[in-house]
Amino acid sequence: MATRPRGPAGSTAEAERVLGLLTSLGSTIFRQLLWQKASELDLTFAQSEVLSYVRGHPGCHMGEAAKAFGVTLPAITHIADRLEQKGLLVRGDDPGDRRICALELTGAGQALVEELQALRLRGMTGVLARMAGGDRRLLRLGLEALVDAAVSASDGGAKRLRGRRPGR
Amino acid sequence: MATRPRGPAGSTAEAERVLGLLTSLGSTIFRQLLWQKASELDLTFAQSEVLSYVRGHPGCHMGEAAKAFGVTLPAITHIADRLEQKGLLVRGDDPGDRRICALELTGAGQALVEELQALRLRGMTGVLARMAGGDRRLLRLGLEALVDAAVSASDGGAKRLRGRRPGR
DNA sequence: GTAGTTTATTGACTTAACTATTTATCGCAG
DNA sequence: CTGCGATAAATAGTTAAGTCAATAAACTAC
Repeated sequence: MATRPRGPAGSTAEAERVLGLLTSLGSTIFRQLLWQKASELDLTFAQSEVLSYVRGHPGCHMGEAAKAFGVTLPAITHIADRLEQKGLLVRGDDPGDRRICALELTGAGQALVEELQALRLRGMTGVLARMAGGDRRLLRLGLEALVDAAVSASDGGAKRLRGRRPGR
Repeated sequence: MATRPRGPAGSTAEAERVLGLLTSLGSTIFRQLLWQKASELDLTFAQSEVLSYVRGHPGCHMGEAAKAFGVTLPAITHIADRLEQKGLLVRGDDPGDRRICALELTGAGQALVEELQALRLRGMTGVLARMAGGDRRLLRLGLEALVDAAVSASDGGAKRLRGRRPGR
C-alpha cells in the first residue's frame, strides 16, 4: 500500500483517520496535559501560553506575541494585564522606541513557567511510558514530519494573504 | 510495565521533544484547521465540538456530553442553548426518564457539521499532501499508539478502551 | 408517601476573544 | 518646527465559555 502509487481516495481515508486521531488527542492530551496543568497553578491556558512564549522570547513586543498566537492585540493586552497584576510579568521599555512594551518575566513568573513545564513534562512522560519504544520513535518521526508540513502549509498559505486579512 | 530497559535520559528527552511538537501542532493544525474552519461557519470551537459529538452520539444526554469534553454541566447547557437558538440542535425527550434531554441534530445541524467536516478534511489533506507517504504512515501509527496511551492514562489505566474508532 | 439522588437549568461571576475606537509615539515631508 | 500618516498599545463594549452555588423536576428507595 505504501509502495504503490496511491490515488486520491487513499489520501482522503488517511486524512480522515489522522483528523480523527488529532481530535481525540485534543480531548485527552491537550485538555489534561496542557490545560489542566495550567489551572493547577492558577493560570488559564491563554495565560500559560503567553508566559511560555515570553520565556522563549524575552523582551518581545505585544504585537509579536499576538501574531504568534494568531489573536488580536487587545487579547494580548488583557492577558498581559492579568499577568502583570499577578506579578508574573512586567512591561519594560524599549530604549529605541517608546511605543513598544518589552515583555519580561519576573522572578516569580520564571519560576512558575518552569514549574508548569515540569508538570507538563511529567504528564507527557507518563503517557509515553505506556507506549512501546518503537511506537514512541514512530510518533516522534511522524510528528516532526507533520509539524514541518503544517508549518510550510500555513506559511505558504499566509504569504499571499498577509496584509489583507480582515481578521476573523 | 516496560520490561525492556531503555535509556532513562532518553525518555525525558523524548518526552520533551514530543511535548514541543504537540505544542507546535496546537498553534498550527489545531488553530488553523479546527478552530478557524469552525469560525468560517459562524460556529465557535466549543459549539462545533458539541455538534460533532451529538452527530456521533445521537440522543445523548447533557451529562454525557459534559463528561466527554471534561467540562461542567452548565457549560453544556449554555452551548446547547445557543445551538438550539440557531436551529442546529433540539432537546428531545427521553420516554423513559423525563429529566433527560436527548440531544439531536436538526437537518440544518446535520448539514452544517458535514460541511465543517469536509472543510477540515480538505485542510488536513492539504497538509498531508506535503508529507512523504512513508511519513504519513509513521504519523498514523504513532498517533494511534499515542491516543491509546493517552486514553488509558486519563482513564487511570483501569478502564477499557471505549472504542477503537474515535467518533468523528 | 416522604426522603434522597440524579439531571438539567438558572444566576452571578471570571476570563478571553472579538471589533472599533482612542492615545501616544515615530518617521518624514514641507 | 509643524503637521501628517503609520504603527504600538490601550480602552470600551460585546459575546462566548467556563466556573460555583442554588434551584426545580423527576426518578428511586424505603
